[in-house]
Amino acid sequence: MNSPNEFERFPLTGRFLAGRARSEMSEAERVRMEALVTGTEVLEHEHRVIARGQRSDHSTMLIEGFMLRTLESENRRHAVSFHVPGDFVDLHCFALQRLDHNIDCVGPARVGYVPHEAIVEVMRDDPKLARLFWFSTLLDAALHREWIMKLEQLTAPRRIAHILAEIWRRLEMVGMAHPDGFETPLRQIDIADMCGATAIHVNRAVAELRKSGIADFRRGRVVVSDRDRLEEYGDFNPGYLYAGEPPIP
Amino acid sequence: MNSPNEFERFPLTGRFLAGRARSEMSEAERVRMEALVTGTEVLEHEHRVIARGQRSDHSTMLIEGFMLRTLESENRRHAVSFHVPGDFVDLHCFALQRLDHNIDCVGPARVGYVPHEAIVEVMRDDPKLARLFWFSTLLDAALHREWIMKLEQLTAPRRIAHILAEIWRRLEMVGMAHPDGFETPLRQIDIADMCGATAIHVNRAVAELRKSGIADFRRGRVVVSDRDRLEEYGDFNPGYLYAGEPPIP
DNA sequence: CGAAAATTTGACGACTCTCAAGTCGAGTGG
DNA sequence: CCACTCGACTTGAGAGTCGTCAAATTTTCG
Repeated sequence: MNSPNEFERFPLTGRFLAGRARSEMSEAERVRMEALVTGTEVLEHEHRVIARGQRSDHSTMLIEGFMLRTLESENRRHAVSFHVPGDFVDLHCFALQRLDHNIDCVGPARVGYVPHEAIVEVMRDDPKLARLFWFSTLLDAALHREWIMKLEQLTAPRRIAHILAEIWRRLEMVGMAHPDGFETPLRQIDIADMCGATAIHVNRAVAELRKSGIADFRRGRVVVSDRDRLEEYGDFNPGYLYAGEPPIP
Repeated sequence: MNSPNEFERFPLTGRFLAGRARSEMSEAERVRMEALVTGTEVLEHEHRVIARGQRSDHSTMLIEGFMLRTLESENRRHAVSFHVPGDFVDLHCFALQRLDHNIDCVGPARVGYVPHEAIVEVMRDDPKLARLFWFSTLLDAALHREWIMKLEQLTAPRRIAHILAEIWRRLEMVGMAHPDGFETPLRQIDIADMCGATAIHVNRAVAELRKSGIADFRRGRVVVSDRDRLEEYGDFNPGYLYAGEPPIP
């Protein structure tokens, strides 16, 4: 996280890249970034921000709330990643034109809209900021890669531990975590969609995490008494989050 | 694929985005792109093009051969994606600075190097080409997403069918497929690393595909008699490859 | 030809799925 | 205030996929 009042000074985009490359943004760039948002809106639970195949003339900054990036197969929904405040959730759609996935709210969310014309202008006359935008979309790819590895390697309870550890860290980067856990509107079903297991199996896994004292997940609130233990159990190595400046390994 | 002699006219970068957004590149942009490559090199089997955590002042265009994008966990190697000629394999490293993954050759490969200074120049004075570069990196993210879904949904033999179907299509886009299959240096162990299964289980799965007549995979050569059947068995829906212009759904 | 690498086979156990119930909790209407 | 309802969560039993260990066989290449 940058200066503690960063979010007061930039209430719309102050969390963008916080704890990551935000420190590379000049004051002028932060001001410009904040001005890119032409309007905000509050969306309700399960609102679909953008749907697969759709074209759009704007991208969406997540200001408050949680979102899932989803794909749909014949039988079920797959959440391929999740988003926390400060994420420029569908910036992809600027470069990709049509999206291959959906962005769905989990719980109510507040968003800001950035017209693509404004992004074109940034690309034309601020290559440095353009590069940061590019960076922020590649972050998603890095998260996907780590998740592919974890899917291949971890059992369901460990996958869940990994997910909780990641959410916690990411919320922390944008100043929204508690010392002993975090708040989230995610239900067990959402966790199931995220870790590719059935809700039934996730329930057993969550129960196991609770019983073994690793994490107490319940709707609205996650409480963890021993963070190291959670991260170790989920084999969580935060390098892939590109937090701060230290090198990755 | 674009015009059949595209690769003769641009022997270094003629396959870049072939079958996808290459048609949006003007003649001048194709010429400029070709000139970005300052040198080429032939790399041997298992050569590591770039390693996790490394910084680099150039990016690599894969001209001929196959590569895997890998992550390493305690026990094993995970291949999170693979690359075919025409892929700008570590362009990520331009925007990301330090990479979260490795790029490894499978079989010998010929590559071209593009200095990052040259990419900075492109970003400064050709926003359209810059956007195509951005697009090409987001393609990887889209492929990762599809793969996350397939990992969660398919059994090992079906995963393999999906992988074969994808490789085939991608080789076809760059004009390197046969009517009845394709050639590849991939071994069963590589397939295992790609689909997150053990080599032993992959072996049984490959045997099943062979026995059921869906695909005959052997080192160096994959032969498929009924492509529709392969793609249906692997639940392969090519929308995520962003081929051609038709909308995604 | 011989060694190393790649592929193949068999048996057993762990993880996760499916189907089928059953419980808990918040909000609603009487 | 209580009964009702709907969604979320929980529990149990049986079956399939896949991992592990241990070996044999085939292919590749010096």
